[in-house]
Amino acid sequence: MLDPVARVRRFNRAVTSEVGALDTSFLGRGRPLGAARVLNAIGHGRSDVADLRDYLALDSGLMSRFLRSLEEEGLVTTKPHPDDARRRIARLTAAGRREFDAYETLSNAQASAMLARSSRREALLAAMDMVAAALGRDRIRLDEVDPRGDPARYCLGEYYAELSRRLARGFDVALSRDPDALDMMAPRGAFFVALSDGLPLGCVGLKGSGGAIAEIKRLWVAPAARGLGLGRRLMDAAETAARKLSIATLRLDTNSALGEAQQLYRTTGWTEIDRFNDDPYPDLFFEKDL
Amino acid sequence: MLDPVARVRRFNRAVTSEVGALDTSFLGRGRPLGAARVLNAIGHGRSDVADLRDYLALDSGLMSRFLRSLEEEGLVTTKPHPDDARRRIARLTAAGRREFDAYETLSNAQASAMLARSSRREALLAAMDMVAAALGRDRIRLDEVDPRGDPARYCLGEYYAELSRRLARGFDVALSRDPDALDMMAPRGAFFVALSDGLPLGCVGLKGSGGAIAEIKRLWVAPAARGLGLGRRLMDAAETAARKLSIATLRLDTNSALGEAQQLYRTTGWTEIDRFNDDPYPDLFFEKDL
DNA sequence: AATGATATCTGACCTAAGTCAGATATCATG
DNA sequence: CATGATATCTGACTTAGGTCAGATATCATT
Repeated sequence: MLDPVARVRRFNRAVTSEVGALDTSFLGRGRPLGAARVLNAIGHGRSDVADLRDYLALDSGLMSRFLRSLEEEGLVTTKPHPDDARRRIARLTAAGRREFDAYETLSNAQASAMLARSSRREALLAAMDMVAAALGRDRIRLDEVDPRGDPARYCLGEYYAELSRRLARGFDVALSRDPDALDMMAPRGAFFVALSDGLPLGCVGLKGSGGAIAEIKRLWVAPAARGLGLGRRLMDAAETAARKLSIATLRLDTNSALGEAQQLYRTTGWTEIDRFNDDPYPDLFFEKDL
Repeated sequence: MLDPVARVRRFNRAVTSEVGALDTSFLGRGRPLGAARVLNAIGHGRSDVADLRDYLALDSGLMSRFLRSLEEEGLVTTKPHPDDARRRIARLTAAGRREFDAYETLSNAQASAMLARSSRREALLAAMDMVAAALGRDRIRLDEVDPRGDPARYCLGEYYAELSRRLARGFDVALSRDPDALDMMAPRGAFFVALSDGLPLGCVGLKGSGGAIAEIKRLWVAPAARGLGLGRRLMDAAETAARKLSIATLRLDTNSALGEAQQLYRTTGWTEIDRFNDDPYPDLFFEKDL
């Protein structure tokens, strides 16, 4: 009755009957599913035909026919790529944009209808995030980004919120040593964000000083994505970036209330050292030679 | 970035690409998906052809052809229904059973592969249960069952485990007044379990005494299913059953640590009364006239 | 036994989707 | 500029899935 495999299969059944229905609802606008998918992919910014074909896993002949039928409907125009006239670029016409918007409205309505029926939205969304992260695990990308950009700021906000929940004395970023963004960007350092289909799931900063010693800062993994090995992937990315910057020694500070992080450091070659700063929040300090 | 609708749609995308792949993996055994679905439905115990057609939402002509092709492959036999020779009954042959088992093995392997890749299995399963319960909300059935049977015993076990977590003094069923199973079965009372595609998600007992007063006992809703209105549905079922048994007054005891339950009682016509038993765990008592 | 209802089957037909072998135009390179 | 590689297109074909109008056998009822 509680067989984990049975629970996963029950989930699969629930989801195929519900989300499958969602898929075919793209019908009902008088267009086969294949053409609707192409229209949507173009609307979401994919314009290169080869890219579209790859993304939708379509045969080139089939892709070509879908484009033709969308052109005949007056929803799409194609023109040769300016750099390479063999390739083609697809664009929505004004009518195509309207049709795309109609699909978007439909999808959004379906999504909010499903949300509206639960009185515990946030818990349900968290569960959906967790399942989506686990299913899409192989598609989680690590991007090097500007620590002042949107995805990074979102992660940092979540990180601070979590610290203030988990540290016994709370957390106020103004009292902590907030690293200068420029120290976490090339050429001094780096900042990485883990993105799953657009949703930021984790981050880490490499704060350089121009010298041979750098610090790891702001390692955070979204609760929905824990257990997927993301912390380790982020740390690996930061270490690789450090090596490229010829950094010889990495340091970090952390708090003993953050058990998973401490566990990660202890199992990946870090050794505990004495306090090396006067930040009021950390009580544990680590170092690793590269 | 944190738009709830966007999060739901991201979930849908993650799930269609993953679970869609799962669906088409039924191919690869050299049989079109439709026929494979029929074979699987038969293997899962559906034998009546009309029932199969209904369950799989197939046209009668198509269904007939799928059955013919499975018969030609030697996987299925059909025979007229003993009570009505117009209807037909489908059965797996030994070869059909082997083929069905192969599909089952494949599905189970895929499910456990997905589980094996997360190091937080229980959290992931809980999230999947929650999503499945929310998606399948309309398909949650309330069944009147024997309180000594498997689904009821599972719910009661979860209920006791939750009490021992949530009550300040813990919970030991031996110290509580455990109702006699016969008091929660016809003709004295009733016991209901909420089932979502086979998984028990909640329960409630109506404990009768043969007289005009009965008690509500063991109201429990699985954490994964909270917020779907299941508690209210279970209480309604118990009240309806009580009315059929000509019970005039319902009572119940609860603990003030169980806030959602208390909230439910207060908003559905129950009034607080004085203690009416000497059970050590409850500290709140309610009554409702029917 | 006749009549209408019901369950399944058969044949004819249709659409969506996908495959594959060239055809055509363009590009990169020596 | 000749050559092979590349991107897209076209036409011919296949398969899966589905619809629909009867045909056939059986049932329930009078």
